[in-house]
Amino acid sequence: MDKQKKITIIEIAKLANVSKGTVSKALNNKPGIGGDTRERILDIVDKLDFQPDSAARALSNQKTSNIGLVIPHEAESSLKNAYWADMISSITAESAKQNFNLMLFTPLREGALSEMYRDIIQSNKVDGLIIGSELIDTVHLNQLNRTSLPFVLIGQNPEFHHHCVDIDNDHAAGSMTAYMLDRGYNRIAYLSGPRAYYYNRLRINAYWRTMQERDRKPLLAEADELDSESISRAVEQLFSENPEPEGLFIGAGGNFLYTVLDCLKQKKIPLSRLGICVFDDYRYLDFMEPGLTAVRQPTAALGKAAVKRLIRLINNEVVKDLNQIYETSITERSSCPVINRKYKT
Amino acid sequence: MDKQKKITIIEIAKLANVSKGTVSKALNNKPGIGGDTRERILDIVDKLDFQPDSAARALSNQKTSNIGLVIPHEAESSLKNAYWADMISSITAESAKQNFNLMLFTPLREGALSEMYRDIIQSNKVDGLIIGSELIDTVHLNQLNRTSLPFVLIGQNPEFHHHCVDIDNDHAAGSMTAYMLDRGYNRIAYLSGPRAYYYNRLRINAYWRTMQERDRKPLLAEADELDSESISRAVEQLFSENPEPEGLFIGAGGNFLYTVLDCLKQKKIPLSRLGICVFDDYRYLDFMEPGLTAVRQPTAALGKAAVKRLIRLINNEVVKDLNQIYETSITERSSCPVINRKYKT
DNA sequence: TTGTAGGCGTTATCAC
DNA sequence: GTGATAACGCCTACAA
Repeated sequence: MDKQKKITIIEIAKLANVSKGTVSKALNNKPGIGGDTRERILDIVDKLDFQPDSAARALSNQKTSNIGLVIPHEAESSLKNAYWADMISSITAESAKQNFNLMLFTPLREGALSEMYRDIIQSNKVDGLIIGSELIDTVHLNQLNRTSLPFVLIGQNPEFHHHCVDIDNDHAAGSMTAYMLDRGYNRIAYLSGPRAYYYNRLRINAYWRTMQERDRKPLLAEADELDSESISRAVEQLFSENPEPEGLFIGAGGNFLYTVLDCLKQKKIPLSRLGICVFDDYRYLDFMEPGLTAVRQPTAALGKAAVKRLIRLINNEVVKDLNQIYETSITERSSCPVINRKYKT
Repeated sequence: MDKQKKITIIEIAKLANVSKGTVSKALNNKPGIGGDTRERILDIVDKLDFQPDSAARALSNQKTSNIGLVIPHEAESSLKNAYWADMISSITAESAKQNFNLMLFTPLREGALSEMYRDIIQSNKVDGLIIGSELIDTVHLNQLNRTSLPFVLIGQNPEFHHHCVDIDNDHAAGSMTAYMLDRGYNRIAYLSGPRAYYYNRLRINAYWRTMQERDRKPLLAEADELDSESISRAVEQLFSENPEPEGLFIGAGGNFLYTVLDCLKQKKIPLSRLGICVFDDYRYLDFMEPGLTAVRQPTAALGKAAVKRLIRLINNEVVKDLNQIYETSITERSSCPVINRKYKT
């Protein structure tokens, strides 16, 4: 009862009076085997609840049936973000659907990325990698590229062309800026996260361009880091402008947003004093006062697409177009009501 | 350059003028090898950036160095919950620290749990399992128990004693109820999620008992399912009471909370009309109006403990005490201010 | 201290 | 259509 000896294809072979080679064929739907023997074998397999050992299979096939998801920050800080929770959710579901196991990787310390990648690559833990590529990290991507390990990025890298899925950051930030302008806000400020994150650059550019196209003076503040000091410095800068901004476009969600809101609270700036829009749409925004109007990312679609693309690469199928770009939408809430102010330069 | 032939211990052996057995010893810090040869070997290993193939190692050792995390609902619905995001975050970090890889499992469809477990177990994908055990699922736990695969639950199972980490739900719900009573609320209602989730039973009991100990009449409503109809029916029931509840204790966070808040909004019940407390503390609660006072779970500690416990089980170390219970705390915000109402039966 | 050989469970390539 | 046999890369006795 207790010491249930492990079942192998050899046991199955004996019971079916065939050789293990034949069993293997039956198991893998390979040709070169009679329909009757196949059935007989599969019957026994079913009865004994047999499944081939994945390590043995991996060793023999040189394929693990694992795909890895790399979140290139310390788990503590970034996994907590609702964005990654959504992402993991869809990636997990899709890889299960495709009969791949999902492995989660995260560097032990910020800066231990090299070792992590080396480990993953050299020890053949996975058949391919999905990489959350927020930071511009050409070094490791090149390291990875010298390998034959297929990978797809979530988020683009400016200096490095590779398979990637991403949202259209330019259009997202541009259209939200236009949206605010259309609702009557003129002095719209953009509060950006660090430029080390490429998407922040794209968003800044789009904002800037849109403001200029509409003959408004851009009002930009950037936090150099993600800590609250840097962020509050940026907020400070924005609200020392004279006159004060009428609209505020907060360029990232999650903790960045929270920290910004904390700053505003500390500075006793009620959210209702300006029009506010945000990146990244989550349900809890419904319950803030006012509810925050937000750019909605199709996170689930991104995750799914990343898995599908990766698996095609793993199977050596040709995948045209390196980049797969998804459009965002705007979820309207009450934080950016229509106003009407004349703009005077 | 391109066809970089795979390095194996045999290459290393040749280069070091030793046999592969010796290389293996060096790699695994095994005794029976000279300090000089060991160094020579490790030097070469380092230089070539060599790492043993994990499949081969797994096959030979009968150990995968993987641990699995099972999230037993459809990933779509439950992974999105901030609770699981936190949990995954700490579990990922801790397993990386312990040199284990983390695999994420989730049933394809609700109800496909058996197949999932069978697959994981029979094909030896992992050395152990951490199982998010919210629903009472004795069937699969028994299935698992007949196996030698070690596992630890996150959350207790009433009919099944096994290694688990959990919060003290009884104390958590009881002390929050007492907290509300102490602040002057008498008619405190408890809004619970489905009893199929064991923690909901524990919380209900603690609430009920605390109310009775203080000579207050409990006012309980349960949602049978997690869909919005069930939840809104429960809310309905509570607010058809006469007189209306003075305090509302919402027994779960995440989507459950959101849905409840939606219902209140629809019924035009402003949150300020009653004292409100919630299970599960997240940063966004700061920004609701009013900020919601909440039970804080030590999620990170739970995840870490689960990993540590599992690894000890994997290593066949004795682990006394099946249950590892963590205390919760209360994060005070403004949704449950002190009032003072006489209680008349 | 070191080398050799056999095994881990599977798949693939041959003969038959 | 089927059955041996050799990989796959590593570990571990045991022998030298």
